[in-house]
Amino acid sequence: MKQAKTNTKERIIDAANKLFYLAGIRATSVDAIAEKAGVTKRTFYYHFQSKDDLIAEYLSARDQINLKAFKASFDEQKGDIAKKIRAVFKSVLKATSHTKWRGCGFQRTAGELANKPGHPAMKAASSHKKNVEAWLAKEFNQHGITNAAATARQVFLLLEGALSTMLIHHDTAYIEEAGHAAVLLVTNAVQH
Amino acid sequence: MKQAKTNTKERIIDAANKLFYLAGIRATSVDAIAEKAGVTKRTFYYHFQSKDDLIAEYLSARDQINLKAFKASFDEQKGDIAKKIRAVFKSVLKATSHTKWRGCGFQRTAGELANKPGHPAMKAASSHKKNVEAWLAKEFNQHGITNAAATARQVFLLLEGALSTMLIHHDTAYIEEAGHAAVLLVTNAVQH
DNA sequence: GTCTATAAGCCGATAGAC
DNA sequence: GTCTATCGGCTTATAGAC
Repeated sequence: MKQAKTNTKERIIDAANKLFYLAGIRATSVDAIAEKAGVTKRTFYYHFQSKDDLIAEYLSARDQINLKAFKASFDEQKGDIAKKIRAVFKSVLKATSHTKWRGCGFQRTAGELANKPGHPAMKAASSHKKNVEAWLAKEFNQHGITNAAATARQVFLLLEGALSTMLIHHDTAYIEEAGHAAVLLVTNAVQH
Repeated sequence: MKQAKTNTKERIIDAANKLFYLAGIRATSVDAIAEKAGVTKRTFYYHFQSKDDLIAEYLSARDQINLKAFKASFDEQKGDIAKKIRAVFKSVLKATSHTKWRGCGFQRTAGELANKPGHPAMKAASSHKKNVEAWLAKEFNQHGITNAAATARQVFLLLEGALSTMLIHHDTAYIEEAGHAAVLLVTNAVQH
C-alpha cells in the first residue's frame, strides 16, 4: 500500500542523510545505506532510479529544514535588525558546536560534484543557497536597509566563509568574528 | 639515480594535482593517476606509501603556490591598504573566471575528508588557510590597522565565502561583492 | 514491494622479475 | 626504480522469485 511505500522511501532518505553527511557521498555505498535503512538493495532500486537520484533527493529534503532554522532564530529575537542578525549567527554557533557537526552538507556535496555542473544535487545546492540569500535580502528590505540585496549578499558570504572555515579548523571563533562583521555591515547599511 | 627519482615523483604529483582538482579525491583512482603520469602502479607505490600519502603531498605542494599568488597581487598594487586588498580580490576574480576553475582545492579536499580529522591532508589544508589569514594580519598590522587580527579574519572569511559560493553558483559577482565588503571593513578599521 | 543472488567491473595495494 | 601480473574485496546495478 501507499503508506508503506512512503515510509520505506523516507527511511532510505533518513539513512542516506546520516551516512552522506558523516562520511561524504562517494565514501558512502548504496549497500551501507540500504543496510542502515533496513532494506535490501532490490528495494532501494525500486524507490530510486540510481544513487545520483538519491543524492539529489537528500539535498532537496535538507533545504527547507535548514532555512526554517535560520528563520526561527531570526524571528524569535526581538529588537532591531542588528540584534536579529546577531541571533542568527549565534544559532549557527550553537549548531556548529556539536561534535557531530561536519560542515555544511550543501557545500560538501557541491565540492564532491564539482565536475558535474548539471547534476540535480548541484542544482539543489544552488537553489538552497539562493533561498538563504534571498530570505536575508527580503528581511533587510523590510527593515529599511536601502541596499538590501548587496548587504544580504555580504552577510551571506560571511556566513558561508565561516561554515567552510570551521570545517577545516574546528574553531567556532570564526562564526563569532563573522557575526561581528555582519552586524558591522548591517549597522553601517541602516545608517545610509 | 636521484634525478630520475625526483622527476618521477614530481610527475606523479603533477598528474594527481590535475585529476584530484578536476574530479575530486575519491573519484580519482590510483590507476588513473599512474596512467596520466606515465608510470605503472608498482612505480607509484615505490614513491608513495599509499593514496592518502599522495593526497597530503598534493595539498602541501599547493600551499606556497597559492600564497605567493596572493602576495604578488598585493605587493604589485601601489597605494593604500584598501587599494591593495581590492587588487587581491581582483586577482581572485581573474583566477576564478577560467572555465577550468573548480573551487578551492583545499576546501574541497577538507570536505571530502570531513570524517577524518587527523588526516595529514586535513592538516595541510588547515595550515594553508592559517597561512593566508596570518599573512593578511601581518600586512594589516604593518599598514597601521589597530585591530589587525580581527579585520584580517573578517576579510579572510569573505574570501572563503566567495570561493565556496562561486563553486556552487558559478557567478563571479560574489567575489566582487566580497571585495566591496572587504574594502569597507578595512577602510572602517583604518579610521579607528 | 520486498526478498536472495549475482553480474561485471573497478578499487587500493602487493608479488616477483630484472 | 621500473616493469607485468594479479589478489581479494568492494562498487553500482540487475535478474528472477514471490
